[in-house]
Amino acid sequence: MCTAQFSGVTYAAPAVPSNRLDHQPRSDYRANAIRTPAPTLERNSNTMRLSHGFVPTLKETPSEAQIASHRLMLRAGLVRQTSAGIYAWLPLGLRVLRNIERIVREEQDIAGAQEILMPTIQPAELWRESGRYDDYGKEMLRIRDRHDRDMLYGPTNEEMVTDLFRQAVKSYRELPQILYHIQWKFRDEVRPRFGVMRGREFLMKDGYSFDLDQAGAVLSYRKMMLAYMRTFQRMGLKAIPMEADTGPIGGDLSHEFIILAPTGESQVYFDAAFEEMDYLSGAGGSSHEKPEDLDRFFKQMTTHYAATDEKHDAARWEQVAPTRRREGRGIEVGHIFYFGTRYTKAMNTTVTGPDGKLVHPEMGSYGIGVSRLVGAVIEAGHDDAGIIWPDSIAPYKAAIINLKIGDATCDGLCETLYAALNGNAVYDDRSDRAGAKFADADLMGHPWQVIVGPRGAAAGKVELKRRATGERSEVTPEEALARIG
RNA sequence: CGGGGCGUGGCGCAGCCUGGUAGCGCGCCUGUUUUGGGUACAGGAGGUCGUGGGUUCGAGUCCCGCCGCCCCGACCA
Repeated sequence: MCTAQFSGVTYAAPAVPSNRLDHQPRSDYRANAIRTPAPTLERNSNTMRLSHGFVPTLKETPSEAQIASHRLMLRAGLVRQTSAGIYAWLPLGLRVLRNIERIVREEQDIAGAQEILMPTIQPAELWRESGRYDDYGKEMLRIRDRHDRDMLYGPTNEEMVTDLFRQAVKSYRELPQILYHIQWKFRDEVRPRFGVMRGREFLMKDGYSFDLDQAGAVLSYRKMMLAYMRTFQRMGLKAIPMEADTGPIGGDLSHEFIILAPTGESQVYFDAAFEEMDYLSGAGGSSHEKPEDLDRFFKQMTTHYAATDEKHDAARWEQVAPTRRREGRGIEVGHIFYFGTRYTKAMNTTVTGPDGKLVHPEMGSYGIGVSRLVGAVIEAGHDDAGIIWPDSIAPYKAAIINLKIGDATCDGLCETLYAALNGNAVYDDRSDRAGAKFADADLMGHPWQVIVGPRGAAAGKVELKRRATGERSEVTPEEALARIG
């Protein structure tokens, strides 16, 4: 719809971009801009001009930040720390967080999980019932309300979801159920560190499955495992499920999902087979529906060797063909496990079975560290200049860099591009020098940079730069828009 | 929770040892300049020196308490 805008006379600078106009009625908004897209309800989505955006980038690294993702998140203006392990999310960071949430949510829904939203504050009563109120220790933030009731800021939600379940579900006919929510949690870590990767307050997707029997629970477990592999692949991450400690229950139904990142916290060993797997195409029979597909998928996930250094088994490692051995560093971004009737028994939760007898449903729980993923993705994708976002979760698809603010041709072209990208681009309209803008664009890591300078603009060309590869090309504005997509 | 370190303008730091009324770089504001990878010059704004107490004629500096933050380890999504 924007193609026609680029021909002939239309480059005249609209006399507009003062941010003040953003507060005027919509009908006046950018009245002079050339054929701006039709007004939408998301008026503010088109207002990311760096001259007025709340994107406090830093040239120097704050002294508290040590690892790459923490440094870059602070420097790129994604977050600010408010106290140890607790962060405020600024516009750019929040957009990334929302994008990750979106993918997680879509994949949970595809897998048949149902979204709910449980509170952050929970009554101590539920935790006394499961016995964890005393067990949990100082990591649990305990609060007392005005009536002197014991409350707590939830570190996880097994008790609460079990309580919800037992109030509402009475028959095996209503099973299975998989409930999830994406909610802030708080664990009062002794030593928060690594920025959002190990904060005290963190955003987590936690899901809980309820099945009539263990066979059903295993199926739910496998559905979630598939959902996780799809989720991480969509974020551009190479994730590998690794066997984790199952505690007293035993078996092989606990996996942590490790993504590969050179600066990861733990050493990991795995078979090259994981590098080649594709969970999105569906070609590998990766369906959530058919038990036999899930079975095949699960075998695929568990027959190849994969272990963190704590669980590394040198003997089994030796059996992997040397050319297929892979070692690296990894970050845990998800964890799923089956725990049977641990909570349904403790909390007297039953449904009526087919034979009329009461049974305790079998449960599993499934977590993804949503806020942690923001840091983990950066650990997996950055260079000396800054962040390199995967397209699927980048805060914006592109940065439009105006090299000569005040030049009518540059201004006009940038405005047109900005309008055409309709909320998917940041526009660097600051009156800084080119170098500062390039540096900030690289730092913020948008997948594309559209560089608009006086020379090219006069010839109707812009420069398109791909952040990940550094590859640049002179293209027409239309082509730039087409490539950005 | 054990061990270590640090709190001085928005960010990075010096000053503390050897007390004398706060400084540098970046950023910010104004002007000129520059114009494709963090420009140069000039002028300017901005600081309860984390906090409470003590010593002293005088404390950013010395002493004691407290708070906060970071690092290593143990622990953890």
